[in-house]
Amino acid sequence: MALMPELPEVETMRRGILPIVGSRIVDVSRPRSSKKPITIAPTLPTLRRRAVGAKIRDVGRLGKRVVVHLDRGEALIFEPRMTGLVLLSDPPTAEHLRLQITLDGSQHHQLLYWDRRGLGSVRLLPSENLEQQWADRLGPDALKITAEQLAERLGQSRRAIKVALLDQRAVAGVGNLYASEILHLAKIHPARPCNELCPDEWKAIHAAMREVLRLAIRHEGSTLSDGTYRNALNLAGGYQNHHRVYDRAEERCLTCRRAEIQRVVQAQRSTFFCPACQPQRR
DNA sequence: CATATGTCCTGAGAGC
DNA sequence: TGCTCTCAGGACATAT
Repeated sequence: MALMPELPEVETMRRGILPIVGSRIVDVSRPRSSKKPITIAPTLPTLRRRAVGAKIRDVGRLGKRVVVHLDRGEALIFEPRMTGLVLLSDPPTAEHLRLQITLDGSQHHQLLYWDRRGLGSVRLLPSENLEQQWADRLGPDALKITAEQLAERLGQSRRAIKVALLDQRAVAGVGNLYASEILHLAKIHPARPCNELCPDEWKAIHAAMREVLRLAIRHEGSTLSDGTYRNALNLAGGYQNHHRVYDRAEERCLTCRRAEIQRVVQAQRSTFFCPACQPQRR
């Protein structure tokens, strides 16, 4: 089971690298260990020219991206996609280390981007109105959106609620793992069409979304069986021990203790749910 | 316009 | 044992 950094994992990365705020970038390099380079935009020499000497002003998050704001009006955007990690300590392996940012003036000497599968990217973009730059691709953050906004943005859709929750233009931050967990807590069947959900059900989904994400952040995200996801100090998260449906197919439901968790495929992604807790019809 | 599908990538695990 | 094949799902491009 692969890692998939979603909002809680990316938020954990963000919090983990906060100690670098105030330090200065003295070098940016691409280690030789990475064979096929990830996307670095603009090019590495340009990035080095613009970033070296800059001071780190703040660390934010934009959906599933970590944003490192520099004091020169630009920001480094780390997008981990499937297997990317933003680290202060040594990476899981020397192989797949994609970018090394050397720092001065911090107890940590480096900020690293490691990515086993290399689907992620690092970009340098203007710090100003970053949200607007992503406005056509990112909806409100999952922890900031209101229940009314959520219902408004998805209420007319004919898509299954599980599929719709993965649409970053609707709400930013939810991915495949947490979508299943959220709908289980909300007691909503994942195949229910959005346009057949009533206001109370949207409220339940919204409340469950906040609860699951908040708890997952408290446990520093989910490290699945392949062990890929780590926090900024290369330590595993703990929320996988609290999953109630994800990757638990054929196990007895921990909530009702009667039915077996089922796995189905929606939009080429696995969905896990309890047929007793999450009935098809209400 | 809304929604669906194809694509990239690596390594774990299945099956023979 | 060692090979080949499938699958995991982020975001975006392209197709319907």
